Amino acid sequence: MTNKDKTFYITTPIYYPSGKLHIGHAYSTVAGDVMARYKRLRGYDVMYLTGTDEHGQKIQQTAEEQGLSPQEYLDQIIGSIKNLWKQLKITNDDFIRTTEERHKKIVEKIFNQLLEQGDIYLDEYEGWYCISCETFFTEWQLDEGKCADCKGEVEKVKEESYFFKMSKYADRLIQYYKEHPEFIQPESRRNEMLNNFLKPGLEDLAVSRTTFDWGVKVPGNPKHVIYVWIDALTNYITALGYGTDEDEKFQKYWPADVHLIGKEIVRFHSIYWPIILMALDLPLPKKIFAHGWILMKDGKMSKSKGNVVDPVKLTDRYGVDALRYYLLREVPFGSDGVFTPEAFVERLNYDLANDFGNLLNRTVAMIEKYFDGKIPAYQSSETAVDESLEKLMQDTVTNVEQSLDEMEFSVALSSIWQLIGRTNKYIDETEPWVLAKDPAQKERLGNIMAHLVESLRTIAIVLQPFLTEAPKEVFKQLGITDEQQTTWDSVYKQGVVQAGTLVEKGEPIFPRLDMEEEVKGIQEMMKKTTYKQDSEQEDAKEIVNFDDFMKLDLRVAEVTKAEKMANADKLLKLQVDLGKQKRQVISGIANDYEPEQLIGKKVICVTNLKPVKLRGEMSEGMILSGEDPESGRLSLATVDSSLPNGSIVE
RNA sequence: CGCGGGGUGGAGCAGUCUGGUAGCUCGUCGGGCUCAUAACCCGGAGGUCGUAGGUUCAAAUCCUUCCCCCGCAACCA
Repeated sequence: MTNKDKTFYITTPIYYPSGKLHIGHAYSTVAGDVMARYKRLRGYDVMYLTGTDEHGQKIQQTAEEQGLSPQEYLDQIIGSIKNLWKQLKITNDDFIRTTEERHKKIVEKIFNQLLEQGDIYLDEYEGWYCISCETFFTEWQLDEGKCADCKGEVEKVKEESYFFKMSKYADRLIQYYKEHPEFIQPESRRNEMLNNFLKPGLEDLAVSRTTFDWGVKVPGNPKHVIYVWIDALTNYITALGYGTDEDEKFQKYWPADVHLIGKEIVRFHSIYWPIILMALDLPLPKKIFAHGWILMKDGKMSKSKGNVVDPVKLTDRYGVDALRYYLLREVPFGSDGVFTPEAFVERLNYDLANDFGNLLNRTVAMIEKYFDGKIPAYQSSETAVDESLEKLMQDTVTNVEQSLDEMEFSVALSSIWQLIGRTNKYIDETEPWVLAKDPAQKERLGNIMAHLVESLRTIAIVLQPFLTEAPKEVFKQLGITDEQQTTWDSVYKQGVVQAGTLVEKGEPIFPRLDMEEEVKGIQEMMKKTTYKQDSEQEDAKEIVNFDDFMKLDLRVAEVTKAEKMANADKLLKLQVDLGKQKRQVISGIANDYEPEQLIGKKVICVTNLKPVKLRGEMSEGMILSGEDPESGRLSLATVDSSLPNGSIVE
C-alpha cells in the first residue's frame, strides 16, 4: 500500500496574532490536522504546515499599546498559539513565522525577482481623495469629476507604491479555472471570484506600503515595506525552502495538495496567490478549499457580544476529542455553522458518551462476565445478522475513505456513527444475555463477542484521524497491543484479534455530563472571556483632563424633523432645535429608531464638532447614544426633566 | 436593480449539481431489553419541502415571479 512517491502537502492559513485565537482558528487547524493524519494513515508522506503572519500595522499598534516592541509582543503570543495547537494535538510538521529569517530572506528575493522581470513596478498611487468621505477613488470611479458618494470636491493625491501587474496574468488565470474545475471549492466560491473580480478585470495590486514599517523592507528602497500579499502568501513555499540551496522539501512537496482557508480570504488565495506563482513560473496548488465560519447564535463572534469561545478553556474541561469531534461533526465543511453550548453538550452526551463510549463499555463488560475477559474466537457469516454487520463494517471504511478524500468530515463521521448504531442494535438482536443462560450456546455467544470486538476495532481505526485519545483507549480496553491490528490497512481484514486476548475494563471513555450544569458553565466561560478583554481595552482609553473635556460644547437639543436617508441603511437626517439656532445632524441610529418616534425628543448634541458630509448631506453635530454590548442596540441619551432647548450640558 | 448564503414535520440539519417511494439528530407518544454510562433497541404521531406560475409521464430537485431571514459591502461624527 505504501508508496514512496505518495506525498501530501496541506496548509492552513497563517494566522494574524493581533489577539488571542478563537474557536474559528481552531476549526481550520483541526480540519487540516484530520486530513494530515488521515493521509499519513493511508501511507502518504505528509507535510502539514501552519504558522503566523506577523507583520503589519495592527501588530505594531497592539504591541505599542502594551508597551512592547513588536518582536517582544509576538514572541509571547506565539507561545500561546503553539500551546493551543499542542493542546489540540495538532500534528503540524512545521510552523512558519513570517518574521523568521528563512522567510524574510526569500520574500526579498522573490520581490526582487518580480521587480527585475518587470512584474512589479514602482509608480505613484495616483488617485482622488474626498476629504469628507475619507475615501480614495481612481479616475474612473469618480462621478463627473466629483466624489461618487457625496458629489463633493475631491483632491488629487499621490503616494508612491510598488504595483504588481495582475492584469497581465488575468487571462491565464481564467483559463486555469476553466481547465481545473476542482481548483476552488466549494464551487460557489469559484463563481464568486469569476463574476466579481476576474470578469470585470483585475487592477494592478499595490504590494508595498509606506505608512508603517513593521515588515520586510523593499530591497534597496527601505521606505517601503512589502505588503501582506507577497509577504504572507509566500509562506507556503518559503517554509519548504524554496529559493534556497536546501530546497529538497520544495522539490518533494510542491505544489500543495490543499490550501485550507476560511471563506474570508478566498480572493487572496484564488487570485493573487496563483498569479504570484505564475509570475514565478511555479505550478499552482491543486486545490483551495474554503470552509465556512463557526458563528454564534447571535451572529459573528465578537468580544462585545460576550460570545467568544475560547478553545483552550473548552478543551481543558471537556478534552481534545470532544472539541475536535464537535467542530467537524456539527457542520458540513464549507457551510457556516453555529456553536451553541446546548449542541456541544448534546453531541458529547448522545454521540460520544451514549452511543460510542457505552458501546465499548457494555462490550468489555460482557466479555468479562461471560468469558473471564478473554476475547473468544471469530467466525465470519455465521448468521444473517453477523453478515449484515460485517458488511456494514466494510462499507463504513469505504464511505469514510470517500468522504475524507472529498473533505466531507461531517459525512465521514455520520457514517462512522451509523456503524456504531448498527453495532448497538446488533447486541439487541442477538441478545447475548439470553444465550449466556444456555451453556450449549457458548460458542455462538463467543462469536457475537468477537464481532463486537471487531466492530469496535474498525470504529477506532477509522476514528483515528478525528479523535486522538479515544481510539487508543478502545485498543487498550480491548487488550489490542499489536500495532499491526490498529493500522488502516488492517481494517480490511476481519477477525484479526487473536482469541484469548485479555480485555481490560476501564473508566467510561466519555462520561455523561449534566446538561444544565455544563451549559451554564460554558456560558459563564464565554462571558468571562469577554469581561477580561473588555476591561483591558476600555480601561485603556486615555484619561483626559478637565480642560479637554470642557472643549466639548454639549447642548440640549429638540428633534423637530426626522427622515430616513435614501441611500443609507443606518442613517437618519435630523433637524434639531438648539434654542438660538437650528441645525441638521446626520445620525446612524436608523436601525433602532423610527423617524416619527424621534420628533419632539430632547437629546444631547455635540455642537462644536467639525461639520462633515455624510452620504451627501451635511452633518453639523452629533447626537449622543449608548450601545447595548449584547445586542448592539442603540439608546439615545436624553435629559431627565424638561430643559429649554440649547441648555448647556456638563 | 452592489455581492453572496438560506427558507424541508416542534428545534437543528441532509437531500437540490446527476428529477422518480421526503431522510438524519433531538424532542414527543407508546413498547422492548437488562450486558451497559438513568444507557441501548423497536414502533407511532407529526411535513402544502417559503410563494405563484412553467417544463415534464413525474419537481424539494430544472426554469421564471414574488415574499421573508442572514452575512458581506456601504454607512455609524
